[in-house]
Amino acid sequence: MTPDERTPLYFRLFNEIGIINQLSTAVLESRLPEGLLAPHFSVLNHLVRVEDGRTPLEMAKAFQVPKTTMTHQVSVLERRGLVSQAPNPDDGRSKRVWLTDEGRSLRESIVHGFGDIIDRWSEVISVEEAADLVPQLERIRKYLDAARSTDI
Amino acid sequence: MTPDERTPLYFRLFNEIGIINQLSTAVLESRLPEGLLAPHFSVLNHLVRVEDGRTPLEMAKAFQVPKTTMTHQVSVLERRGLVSQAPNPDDGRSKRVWLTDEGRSLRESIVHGFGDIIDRWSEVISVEEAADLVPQLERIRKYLDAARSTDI
DNA sequence: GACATGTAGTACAACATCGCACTATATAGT
DNA sequence: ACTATATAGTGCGATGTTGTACTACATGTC
Repeated sequence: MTPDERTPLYFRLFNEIGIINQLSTAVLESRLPEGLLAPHFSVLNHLVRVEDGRTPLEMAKAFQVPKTTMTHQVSVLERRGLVSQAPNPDDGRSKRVWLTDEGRSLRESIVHGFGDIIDRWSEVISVEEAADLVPQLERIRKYLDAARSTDI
Repeated sequence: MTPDERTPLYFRLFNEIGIINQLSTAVLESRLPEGLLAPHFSVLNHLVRVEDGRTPLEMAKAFQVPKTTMTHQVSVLERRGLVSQAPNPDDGRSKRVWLTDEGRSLRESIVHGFGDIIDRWSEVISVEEAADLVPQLERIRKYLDAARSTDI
C-alpha cells in the first residue's frame, strides 16, 4: 500500500470514530436531565469510578481538558447540587471535589436506565466484538496519549 | 456475562472512542492554521470528497449537525476565502457552496502535510489493523445512525 | 389560483470551550 | 530566610454549538 493509499484509510478510521462519538454522545444526552450534558455526566461518572475527593486539576488532566473548562463543569454540577467543593487541607492552592448523595444517586439511576439501550446495542455489537475492540482502541488511545506529551 | 458486567464494557467502548476522538482532533488542529478548527477542516475535506456545489443543508445532514451550526461553519470558511456561497438557481430557498482555489489548495497542503504523522501512526496501528477496524466501526456507526432516526 | 403545509436559511440568545492574564500558594535554590 | 519559579484556581473575552423563532420560497391540495 503506497502512502497515497494509506492516508485516506487513517483519515477514515478517525472519521468513523468521530461520527460514532457524536452519535453515542447524542444517545447519552437524550437520557440526561434537562441542562445536563455529556461532559457533566462524564465528570460525575469519573468521580464514582476513581473515588471522589479529586482536585479539579487532577480531573482536568484525566479528561485532558484545560483547567478553565473543568472549573466551569464542576461549577455547573455544584449549582445543581450534584457535587460539592471544599478547599484542600493538604494544599492551600487547590480544592477537592466530592459527590453529594444526590449526585451519586443521579449517576446511578442514569447508568441503570441504560440497561435497555445496552440490550439493543448488544444485538448489533456482540459482547465478544466489544470485548475485542476495547483493547485495540485502548492501545491506540494510549499511543496517542503518549505521543501528545512528546511532540505528536 | 450478566447485564451488570455488560454495561461497563459498552461504556468503556464508547469512552475509548471519545478519548481517541479528542486526541486525534487535537493532533489535527495542531496542524491547522490559526483560527481554523477541526470542524472547518472537515467541511473543506467533505467538499473535496463529495464534489462541491452542495447546499448547506445537505452538508449539515452529512455531518449530522443542526443547520445553524453549518451556517456558522460555512461563514467562517467564507470569511477566510476558502469557500464561496451563491444562491441556488434550482431552488430559491437554498444556496450552493463552492471551494475556492485557495480552499482547495489549503486542504491539499494540510492532507499532504499529514504524511509524516501517518508514517508514525502506521508503526503503531498497522495498515492491516486499521483496515480491519474500519469496517467494524463503520457497522457500529451505521447502526447508531439508523437507530437515531427511529427511537433510541 | 388560493391556501395550507413543508423546507432552506438566518438572527439571536443561552450556554460550552478555552486561551490569556491574574492572584494565591507552594517549592526549590541559594 | 529570600527570591525565583512552578502550580491551582478564577475572571474575562473570543469563538463555537445549538434551540427557537422568524422570513422566504416551494409544493401539494382543493
